[in-house]
Order: sequence, then C-alpha cells, then structure tokens
Amino acid sequence: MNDDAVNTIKWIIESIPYGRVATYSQIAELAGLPRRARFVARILSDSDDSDALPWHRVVRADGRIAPRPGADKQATRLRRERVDVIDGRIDLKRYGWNDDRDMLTE
DNA sequence: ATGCTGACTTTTG
DNA sequence: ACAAAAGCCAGCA
Repeated sequence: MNDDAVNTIKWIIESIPYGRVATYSQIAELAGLPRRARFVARILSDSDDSDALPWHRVVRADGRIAPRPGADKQATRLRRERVDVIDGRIDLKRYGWNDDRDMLTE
C-alpha cells in the first residue's frame, strides 16, 4: 500500500474522539479502503509510540478488544477515559464513534 | 509467481 | 452465545 493510504488511516485514528472507540473495518471504510481491516491492524501493529496514535480506541467489529499481548493495557486506558469495558467488551451503541450521535443532545 | 501470516470480519453449524 | 470455517487482502520471504 502507498504511504498516502497509511497516512490517511493514521489521521483518521488520530481523530477518534476522547472517550469513543472505532472498529478496524470502520476506519478502513472511512479511509476509502473497504475490506482492509487487517491493513489497519497492521499499521497499528507496526506503529510505535512516536506515532502518538490513540491505538487503544480501536477495537473489533463486535466491540471486543483484539486479543494480543498487551491487550489488558488497552482496557485500562479506555476506562481511564470513562469508557466501560465489560469482560473485554465495549458497547458500541454507547461508545462507538458516530458523528450523528455526537451532534445529538442525548 | 507462490505460500504463509495476521491488533480482521462474516458466515455456518 | 460460542467455535470453526471461510473469506479477505497487504506485506513479506
């Protein structure tokens, strides 16, 4: 993949609001790269702290935290910003990144 | 080109 | 709800 696509994806991840989560596939979709969820995952995997990405706000399509060494830290970081993580799972209805709902007054 | 890998997703059973 | 299988696609050897 070209660096352009990589940068686009990184930019999208950076724009996930505090206290919300987005899925791998959702990010790929927003980047105009449907069916590239794994590509998004790869970018996160390859990235390091110097990228300063909110990697903890990226979860699986069903709201679960992707299992891997260090996954526990993700739950901690999310809870630190008031995101409920129950049994390794996040309720996307409530915490999923959705611009529509961001505009509503609840 | 070929075959395998994987912070994934969807379909099946 | 859970597990297995199948589908998926960029990257790499």
